[in-house]
Amino acid sequence: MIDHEGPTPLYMQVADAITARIDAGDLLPNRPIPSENQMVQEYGVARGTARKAIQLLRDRGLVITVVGRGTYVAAANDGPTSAR
Amino acid sequence: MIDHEGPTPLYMQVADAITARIDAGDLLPNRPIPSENQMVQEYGVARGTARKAIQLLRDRGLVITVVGRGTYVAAANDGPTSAR
DNA sequence: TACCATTTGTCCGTATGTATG
DNA sequence: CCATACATACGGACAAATGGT
Repeated sequence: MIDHEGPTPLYMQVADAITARIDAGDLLPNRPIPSENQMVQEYGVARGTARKAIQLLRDRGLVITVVGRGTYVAAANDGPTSAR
Repeated sequence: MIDHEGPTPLYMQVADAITARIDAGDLLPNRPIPSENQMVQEYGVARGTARKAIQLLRDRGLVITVVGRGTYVAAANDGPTSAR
């Protein structure tokens, strides 16, 4: 899954992996994505790397974060450029 | 009613549910809202979560609490910005 | 008087998750 | 990595207030 030796930054690889799971319907809207600690376990990266990946997903508008609760897949039309 | 897996904090969902019942006229002014223990039963949350929801309703000026008696829907003009 | 049931108030601890240094 | 802080959520235990028997 994650290539620790390749040129692509780890946090991008993790973000892309989560994005793929969202696109595949493995992670559903309004449902939690793996926590920071779970990403550390599952992808073998540092917590800071997991946080960077989540930050990237936030910037893409794919997820939302609620302090004290977790990070969730954004609802259907929560994209930055909402269609109308 | 309450989405235990969603991103919205449970105490907010409970507060919104009670607010909806007040707006719908299901809970009338000067009449009690469900007790903390009833909320625990009806919504499947912890008592601390029910208390936080009630605290939120108090902050909104929608209800008033009497120790040993219960929490009641605020009378008509008991809003935070009372007219005149 | 004394009891009792109900309800709110307050404290304890545990767990999880994010935010920050 | 680690520690700290904050927010959410759960569970238990006991006190205080209220109203009725």
